[in-house]
Amino acid sequence: MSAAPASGRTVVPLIMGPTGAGKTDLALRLAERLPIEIVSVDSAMVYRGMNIGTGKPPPEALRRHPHHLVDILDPSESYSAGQFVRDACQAIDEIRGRGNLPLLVGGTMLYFRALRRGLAELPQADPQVRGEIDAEAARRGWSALHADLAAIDPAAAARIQPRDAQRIQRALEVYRLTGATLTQLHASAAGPRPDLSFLAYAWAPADRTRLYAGIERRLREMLRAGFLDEVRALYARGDLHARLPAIRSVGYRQLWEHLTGEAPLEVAVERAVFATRQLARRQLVWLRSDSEVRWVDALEAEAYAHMERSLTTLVC
RNA sequence: GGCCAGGUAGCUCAGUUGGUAGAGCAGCGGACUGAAAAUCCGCGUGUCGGUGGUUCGAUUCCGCCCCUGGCCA
Repeated sequence: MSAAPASGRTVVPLIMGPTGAGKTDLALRLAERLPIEIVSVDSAMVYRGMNIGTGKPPPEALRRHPHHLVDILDPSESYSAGQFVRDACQAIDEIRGRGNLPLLVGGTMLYFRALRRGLAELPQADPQVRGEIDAEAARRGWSALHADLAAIDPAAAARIQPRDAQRIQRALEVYRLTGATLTQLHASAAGPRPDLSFLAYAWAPADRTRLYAGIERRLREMLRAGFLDEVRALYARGDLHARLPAIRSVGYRQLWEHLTGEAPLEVAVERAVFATRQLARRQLVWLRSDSEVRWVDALEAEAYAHMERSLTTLVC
């Protein structure tokens, strides 16, 4: 019995926030009180065996309130914004079918944007083509490939930096796969789903100093809870490596470097704290540039009650 | 107490054969279409430990003092 406002569209609440803001606890509290199902919007929680370092809810909580899009991939696999949009839409439909309210919670801002604005129809990543482009870059340098891109798609080359290997590679990959430029394909983008409207909340402490202090404290707690052993188990598998998206995740990457002998533990931990703060900063940049988002100060006493009241109006 | 080496950006350090200084990291601002917890762009004035002296001019040379390491007593 989800809300069906005058527009005829189902309103789907989104809770977006930087790492360490307490989104997970907030969502679990709301799930205790309201008929909602949580859909995770988090590019790291999708991986199995990455629990402590991603700040996943504990197993009991996950059993009591099953989360969608958590533990759906092995760390050797790759996820993507496009796959997220498909999975999230499917989850939303299933939840509505059960008469519950879908609540999307997380910190992967690109995924939120993709869902809200829609993505162009682009081909998925192709390991073969990426391998070829990597080999070429090793031979000629990325700036040469950027020049290639400028010849076929000047607009894309103009907005992609000559050193941004990842985006140069993607633009060339799309062209080789489809014969069309990224700019052409973006122009024919499919919009967002017409039957949904999104109500976006930014859940973040107004005081960044306190967010940062909490981030360091949280990482130390994770280490006490066995974070290093968790990374060690991934390392011991032998089939994973540092270039995988899963292993590049904040915290995992730095502890992985410690396990390979590149950094003493203390240094790795310090770097993990820096990387986490930088992640939080980038997440806040996304939120600041979002004119439609409703800010809620996560440290404010009435913050939880405010969220509960807001969501209650969507439920009945 | 004596000798030696240091005291330069929040941190680690470079440098100026005398013309008031710059890297990395951190931090800050930003970009973002299938790797996004990724990737990339931009931002560097700080009593050059203090104080006297030499000099047109000292962070740089000299004296004294303070602090930190190490060695010797």
